[in-house]
Amino acid sequence: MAQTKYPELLKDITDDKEPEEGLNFIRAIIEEHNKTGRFGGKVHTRFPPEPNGWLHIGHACSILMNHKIAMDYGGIFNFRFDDTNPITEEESYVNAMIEDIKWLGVYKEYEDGSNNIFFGSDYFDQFYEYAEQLVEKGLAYVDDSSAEEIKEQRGSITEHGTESPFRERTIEENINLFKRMKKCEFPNGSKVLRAKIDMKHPNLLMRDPIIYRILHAPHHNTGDKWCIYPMYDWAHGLEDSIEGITQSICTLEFEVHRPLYDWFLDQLTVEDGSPIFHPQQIEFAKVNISHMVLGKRVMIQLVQEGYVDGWDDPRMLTIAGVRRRGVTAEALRKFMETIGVSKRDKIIDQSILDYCIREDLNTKCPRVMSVLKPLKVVITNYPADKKEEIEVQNHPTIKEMGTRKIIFSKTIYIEQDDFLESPPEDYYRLSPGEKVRLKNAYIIKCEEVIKDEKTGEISELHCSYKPKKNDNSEVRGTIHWISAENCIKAKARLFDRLFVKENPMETEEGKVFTDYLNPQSLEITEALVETFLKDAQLGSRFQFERLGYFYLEPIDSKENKLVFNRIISLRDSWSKK
RNA sequence: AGCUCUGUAGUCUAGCGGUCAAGGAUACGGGACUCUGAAUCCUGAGACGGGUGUUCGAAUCACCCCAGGGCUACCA
Repeated sequence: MAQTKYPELLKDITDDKEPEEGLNFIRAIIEEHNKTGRFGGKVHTRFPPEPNGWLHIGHACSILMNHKIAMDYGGIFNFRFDDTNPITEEESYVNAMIEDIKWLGVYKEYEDGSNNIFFGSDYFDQFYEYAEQLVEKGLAYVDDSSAEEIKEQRGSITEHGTESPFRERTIEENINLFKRMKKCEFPNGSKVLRAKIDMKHPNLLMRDPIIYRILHAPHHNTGDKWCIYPMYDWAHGLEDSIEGITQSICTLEFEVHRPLYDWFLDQLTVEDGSPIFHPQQIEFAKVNISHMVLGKRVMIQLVQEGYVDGWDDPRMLTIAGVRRRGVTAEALRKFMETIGVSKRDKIIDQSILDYCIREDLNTKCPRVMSVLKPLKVVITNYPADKKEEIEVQNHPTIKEMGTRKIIFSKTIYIEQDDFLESPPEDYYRLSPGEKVRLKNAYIIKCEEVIKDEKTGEISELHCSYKPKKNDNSEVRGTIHWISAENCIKAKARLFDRLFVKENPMETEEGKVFTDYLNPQSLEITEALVETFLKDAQLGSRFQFERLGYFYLEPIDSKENKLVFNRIISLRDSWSKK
């Protein structure tokens, strides 16, 4: 019964770092463990998903937190598939999750060629041995009761349970039966192995919980080797113990499982009779985000009923979704650190996520000028055959990002929103007879508004310009623009929050959560972007000045048609009014 | 109802008997600056669920109450 791969992995431990101030409650517990020497100063965390769905931003926070805690204490982080139920699990989910954790930056390969990805199913033999040990100690028995009978025996939160008629089988009989269960001699549902604890225990989970069930089903990892599979409570603590996990951090709903987690670990011993390694389970509150749903069932519904375009729809807060949208892993890391960790139920306002994304992107993204909804502007006093190159900064404060050349010419485009025929008092942009500064170029004055004869819609503007560069005169507003001589068409996808209600799961009478879907959560426009972007690397990010941060989408972009996702708009204290 | 966990500004969080007339972040209001109504920089308003007790002293300890969550799958 080798304890763990832990010793070999210890070589990876880095120098001790002081944890940051403002210890959250988990770090406080770890400090206490270190002070008392419970784990010899080691910190080894893990994140153990079942491969039966997609990981979302809440999982990402937990993964990143577990990882960071381990790193801050010079410890180790494991990513482990808790794959004990072959019915619900699929290899495709395994692969998707591995892609997610690589993207998050917590995947690690060790010098010996191994990595930090583990499978609970790799320990099935060990689990079985431990179960035999429990039987031998008279602490587990084979029960022939049906599922219904067992449910009946369990009692309820207000009534004691009753003991199974099979509870007092002899150890020999139990060993024999359990071996035959393993040899696949019995059909599904005919027998289970149960721990013998206390049918009167106030905690329902302690009323002789099932630890093995018969399931004649192939497993994505172990194939046809097994027809009995361990239950979560049996497997989980053992997985943690085997890997040498010190702090086993999970969500609040497992709080009531902790006594069982501890009970199993306390009964089992190694050859010399000493107890097996016993990690500490710690529970924290999972993350919820306003105007979004993160539950597996409801997310499945959004996908299956076509409200979104798959699991990686950029409006979804799955890891695949935010990645496809263009959000960075660093922004998620920042978010995790910003929201902290506690045991209170919470719904975090999406604006906090937005802030973290903007803050990360602000210093990383070169600025470019693009026009989402073009309005043609003709500079009447500018020569038709003239093209002028202007050298501009790629970033207002980070000079290292360099410069690029843009073109000014007689025909340009500005944003439709930057012109208003009858503007309010405090409108800084363009309107009839008024002036604005074209960013990086000239000041123009709107002389004439040309309208479509049939529809009455504004089709173009005639403006004059002052041929003076670096003009510091009194103009209040500065708008972005793009020259007809220096643009290509591109598709821009603009996202808004998926739900209009802060907590869509809190439904009013007669409503369901999908009633709160935001009909305007996706808008696709034909934008004009600077020509040089056709050679930009797919997957790169830019700030379109005054519009937001955009991601050159690598999957949907074609050679002759780029697709930009708006990751997040800029803060806008004007349009809020 | 039994067991159990949680209540600090709109939101998230710090606080571990005095240094708390409660700190930070975000959101919000005001202002400065600005060739992005961005960023940045000032600045304002905003909270200890309630009660009783222990104590010289309570956000912090105890008890009671109230509110919210979790647990009754051969799921995890």
